[in-house]
Amino acid sequence: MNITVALNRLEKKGYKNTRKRERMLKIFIKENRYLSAKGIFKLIVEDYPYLSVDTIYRNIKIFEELDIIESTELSGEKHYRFKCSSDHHHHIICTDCGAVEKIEMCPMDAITDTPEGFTITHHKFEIYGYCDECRSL
Amino acid sequence: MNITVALNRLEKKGYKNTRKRERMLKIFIKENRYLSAKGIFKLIVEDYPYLSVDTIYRNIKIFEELDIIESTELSGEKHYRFKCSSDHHHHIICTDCGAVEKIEMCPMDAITDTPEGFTITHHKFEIYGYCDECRSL
DNA sequence: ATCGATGCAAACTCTTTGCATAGCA
DNA sequence: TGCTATGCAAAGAGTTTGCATCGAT
Repeated sequence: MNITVALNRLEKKGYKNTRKRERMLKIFIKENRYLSAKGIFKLIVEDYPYLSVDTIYRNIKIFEELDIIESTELSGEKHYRFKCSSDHHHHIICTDCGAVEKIEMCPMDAITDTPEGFTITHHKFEIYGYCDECRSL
Repeated sequence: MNITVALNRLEKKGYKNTRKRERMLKIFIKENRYLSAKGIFKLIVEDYPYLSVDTIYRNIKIFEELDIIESTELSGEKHYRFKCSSDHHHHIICTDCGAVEKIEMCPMDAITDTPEGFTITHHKFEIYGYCDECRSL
């Protein structure tokens, strides 16, 4: 996944390629970490003060729908990041800045027999902590 | 963990044993599943219409502080359940009704070397799906 | 009697939505 | 030009809080 693929995916679905969407995508790619809607907003308005938070929310919805970004919940707020690869994996996440590191291991591989009385739909495995930068703050 | 332990823990910290707190605890124990604040509220007012949602929220905070309940996020809303045992384990959760089943396996046992540049604080492993009852609806 | 618990109403945060206008194709 | 994107303002949902009163010890 890169910006070209993302823009193509938008176009294919009839969504327009706007300056604001491109800014959002660039921020997501550049930052490479989980950001809240307000987090993205702040980063963009720094050097492009011509967009509103509503637009962030609306475009986040579209990006999610197109599988361009993925989300997780950090301290009660939804956070999003660019979906770098489409293969199944998990993350270790810095709860402070949202930085991520890939974890290749998936615990579902060890779940041999489905628990009685449940139909599994999905799962979540995330390790949380502090990255080196945030730890030393 | 049972209601006596919970009430003792409250008393030890100077919190009073009120009828409403006891109702909440009983509901948590009886239901044995993840409930949202409004979910608990609805269950209680059915036969005890003398409490407000504020009280639910305030007491949930206290119960969490005293490690009487544990929480997870289901469809964007915090859900809580009585913390039955204090040993470390994970859950499979019905995303519809909040029913849970214990999973003994912990993926952290397989994480041998700490990922570079991270200090781990905690982790989350949850399997989601439908319980038999909710699946057939 | 004292101090915590609760109800009420208001406030707050995050997020969504209706409507009129701006902007891409 | 035609239809989507955006801004503004308002509305919603979940949750928290100040204040006066109620209630447990």
